[in-house]
Amino acid sequence: MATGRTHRPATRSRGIPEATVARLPLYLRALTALSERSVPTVSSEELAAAAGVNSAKLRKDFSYLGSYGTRGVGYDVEYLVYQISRELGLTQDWPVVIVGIGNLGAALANYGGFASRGFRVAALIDADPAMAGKPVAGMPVQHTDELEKIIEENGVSIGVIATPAGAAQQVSERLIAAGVTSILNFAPTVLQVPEGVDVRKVDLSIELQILAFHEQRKAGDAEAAAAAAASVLPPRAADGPTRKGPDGDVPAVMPA
Amino acid sequence: MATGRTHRPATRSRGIPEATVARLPLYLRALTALSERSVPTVSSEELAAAAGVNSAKLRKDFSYLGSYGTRGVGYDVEYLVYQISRELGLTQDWPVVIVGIGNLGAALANYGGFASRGFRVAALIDADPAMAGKPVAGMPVQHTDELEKIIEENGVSIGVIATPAGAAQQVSERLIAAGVTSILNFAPTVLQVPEGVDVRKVDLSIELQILAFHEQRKAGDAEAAAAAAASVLPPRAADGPTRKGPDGDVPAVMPA
DNA sequence: ATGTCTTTGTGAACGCGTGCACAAAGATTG
DNA sequence: CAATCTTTGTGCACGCGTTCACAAAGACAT
Repeated sequence: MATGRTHRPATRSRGIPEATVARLPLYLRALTALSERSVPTVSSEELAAAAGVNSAKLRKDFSYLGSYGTRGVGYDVEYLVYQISRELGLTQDWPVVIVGIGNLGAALANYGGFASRGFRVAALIDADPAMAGKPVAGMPVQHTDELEKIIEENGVSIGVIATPAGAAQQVSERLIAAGVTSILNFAPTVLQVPEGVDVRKVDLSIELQILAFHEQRKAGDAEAAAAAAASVLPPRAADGPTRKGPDGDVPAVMPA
Repeated sequence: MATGRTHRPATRSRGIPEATVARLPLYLRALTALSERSVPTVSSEELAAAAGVNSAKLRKDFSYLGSYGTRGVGYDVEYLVYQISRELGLTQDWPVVIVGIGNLGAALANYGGFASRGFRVAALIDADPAMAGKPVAGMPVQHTDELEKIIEENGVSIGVIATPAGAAQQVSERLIAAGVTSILNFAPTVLQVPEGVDVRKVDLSIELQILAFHEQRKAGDAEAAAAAAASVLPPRAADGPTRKGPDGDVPAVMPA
């Protein structure tokens, strides 16, 4: 779901597949939980189950990092936690700014998950002068005017945009101009960013719409199944591959 | 991005690829914006630019829905809005419950994007008795005890989980038992759900970690380019498995 | 040491998604 | 009506990601 990332095809030796990178945090979380329970080693099968993935996939993912397992035994939990953390760049501290301190921005500021993994909220920024100075999550909100100064003084390279959609593009441009090269965008807009800037998008509305699609499909299938059962048609016994039906889709007539 | 969809066996239900489904909301948003500006038609090129995708991809995506374009002209905006809405199931009303009314849950409840697209917040549910009755987003929070009743009475099939990680699994089980078949999970946990239940996951921490990875890679590339003398990858295979960190010392334990 | 047992690491096959490039279709103009 | 121009719809090839299946590697018992 990341958009606007620019890949370099040249570095193939070090190339960890994007899909693998996206799963590393998942493994890391499961491993951290094991670590807290002082579990010394874990097999790919167990860890895969905890992370909700296929064990072969997990092993292949780890193979991109190197051979960190012991055959017949499994993986050393502590060691793997360290390796993944290092690979993800979590052994260093990442200052982050959150722009747009509305309901969502405030929720993000209060979210504990930030601080727990090498991310530090360096500043909260909002365009509303009335917000300036108001404490949110134990930190005073600063005005947008300070944006550039904050970015530069703190060496911020990751910005979180939680503004209304209309302001997002402009905010992203200011962030980028000031030195930010990675953006986590919560605003429901497609950001246009220059080469070399990574943007990841989190969009509630889109997620819900995707769920609605599947939900509708389930309901449609159920109805179709019921209708088929009720009709004279022989109810296709095997309900394995959901009967897609003789395309029950009606060619809708064009409105207007 | 949201990941972690429990994908069913490659059921290619309607023949619409999952990747396409994930982009339809994007197109829909762009089209809605055009519609509001009373733009009658739009070419694949223009629309693709607005949605931030390749135009060939967009055309192929639309081809799964049917041939709704006119060669030499483009697509009828209103018609396409209607078709995509219908395909996504947005022509009907989807009651949604939000469980866990903390900072994030409250932000979600206040999020306007819900109501705007066929989604209606049917109830806000929290386990804290002190929250019960408190109005959030103009709606009284209800206690978890009411969960099953609410789901059934409102015919809710989509649930949003915004609880702490520890409670998420249990909440999901109660939701599913009560009839929910699609879950949008904000809690940093992998939910175990039965076949037939769709789960989409939104995880801030994971998104940030992925950004951090790329950020680190960028920094590493810059350094490598500036000072070519530094070794890129410490050869770990040379010494025995006794020596843990390639950096020469004890593996760092991540903070909780 | 030798054999057995467990689990990793990976070669290979397969399927999905993407993007190119172009023919077909319709609008538009002369 | 014919010619030209624009834009769609799609066949095709390619690359990435997933999964299977198994040989290799190490632990452990005898």
